[in-house]
Amino acid sequence: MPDDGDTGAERPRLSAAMRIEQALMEEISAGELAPGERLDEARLATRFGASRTPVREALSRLTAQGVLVQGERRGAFVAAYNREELSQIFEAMHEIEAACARIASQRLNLLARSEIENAQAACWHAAEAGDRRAFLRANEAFHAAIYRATGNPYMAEIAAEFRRRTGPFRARKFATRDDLLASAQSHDALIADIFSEDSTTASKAMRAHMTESFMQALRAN
Amino acid sequence: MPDDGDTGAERPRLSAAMRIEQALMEEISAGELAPGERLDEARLATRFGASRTPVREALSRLTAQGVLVQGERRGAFVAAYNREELSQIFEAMHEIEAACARIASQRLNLLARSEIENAQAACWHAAEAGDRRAFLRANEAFHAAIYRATGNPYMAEIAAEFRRRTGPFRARKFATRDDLLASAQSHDALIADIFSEDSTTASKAMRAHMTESFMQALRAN
DNA sequence: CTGACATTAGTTGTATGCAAAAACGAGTGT
DNA sequence: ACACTCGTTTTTGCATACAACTAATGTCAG
Repeated sequence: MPDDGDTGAERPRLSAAMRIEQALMEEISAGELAPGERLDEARLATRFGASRTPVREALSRLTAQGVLVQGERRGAFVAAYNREELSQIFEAMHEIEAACARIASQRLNLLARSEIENAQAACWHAAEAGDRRAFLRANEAFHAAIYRATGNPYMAEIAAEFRRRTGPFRARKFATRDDLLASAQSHDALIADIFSEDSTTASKAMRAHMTESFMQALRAN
Repeated sequence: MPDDGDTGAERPRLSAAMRIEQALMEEISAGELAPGERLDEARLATRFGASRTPVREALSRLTAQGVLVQGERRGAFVAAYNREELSQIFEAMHEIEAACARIASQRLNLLARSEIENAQAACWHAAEAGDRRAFLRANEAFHAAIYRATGNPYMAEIAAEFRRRTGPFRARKFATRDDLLASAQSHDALIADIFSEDSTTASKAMRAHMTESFMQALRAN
């Protein structure tokens, strides 16, 4: 089997629409595409070296996931929320994350613990290096590991979806290297409470983590 | 103005893709398209009198919402869940609904109370008449009223989304008139606890209601 | 100078055509 | 008789072309 040396991540010739969708999602949750910014189909098509058809497909799916909003015949925009809406979204996310933490603490197994700790190690590594982009990815991986630890892919999916929607707003609070280090430290406390295998403690710890995170995000928006 | 007689429901010339998407969603949650059934793009195009392009767009969006699943190059299928997956979906729904009940009980205002009571009255009416289809609609309206009572449209949206995904599986447990009456009675107890404005009581009551509902659904699938 | 209106450029929504991949089936060899 | 291979057919994925609508710009009347 003369397979090329991809390290575990098999990608069986990703379709163009998928590729564009993931690329846009990455840029949006990293905050590189500002909320309210317009996405022109033709420009995206030329930029990704494809035609408008797969671009439209990607935009459609991102809209269905709530990352974009599409007017009647007015094009697609990165979803922009005012403070009231942001607060509501964060409240919903708060609930989901707390539920995930509670379930995860009840079902934690060795593999899940290992994945969470690995992700956290990557967070520390990126934070100490001051690599903002790497930290954002590691941070997402950390929370994704907690979601997976619930053993419930559907819970994990909604949690991840909210995380993507709020990405641009959360990303703005990670400006300096100290912000990254503070976040990593907050993770350490959270991990301890989740690993305590007491679901109430885990849930409360996650609520605290989220509340802190949201307060910062609301200040920055 | 030679407009056709639309009764209040303004529809500013719905785009073909939207029209197809909504029609398919309707048919799927009503169970007319069985889980696992394949959706052929060309057939749908001819059926809706459109080309494949808007059909593809609709399928894409339904896939993003989890109503369909799309293989690599194998077309779109109505999402089918085995008992394990069903149990996980129900668990997630369980959490969301409990959170909704808790928040709703904290923010309940007179309008929301009125809407919940009206929906419940419709449930009783349909149950006593043994009208299964009307009861299903009223049941959805009842839960939707609770979602709206949270004052958080994002929580409401995920809750509704799960309800649509599980629709075909929950519907099967409402076979006889007695099933409808039992469900309506269960609602009465639930309402009392939500109106108590004690969030813990409300949350527990919703959990009980959902657990009961899920047990029945799992038996029927 | 301001407001309304027509025109025009630009963008979105839809249709059609084409190429590639997968399902299907026939035929052949063991 | 069974399995495997090769060719056909169906269907998806993408590109391009065109139509419909929006928004902006410029013009003209008040």
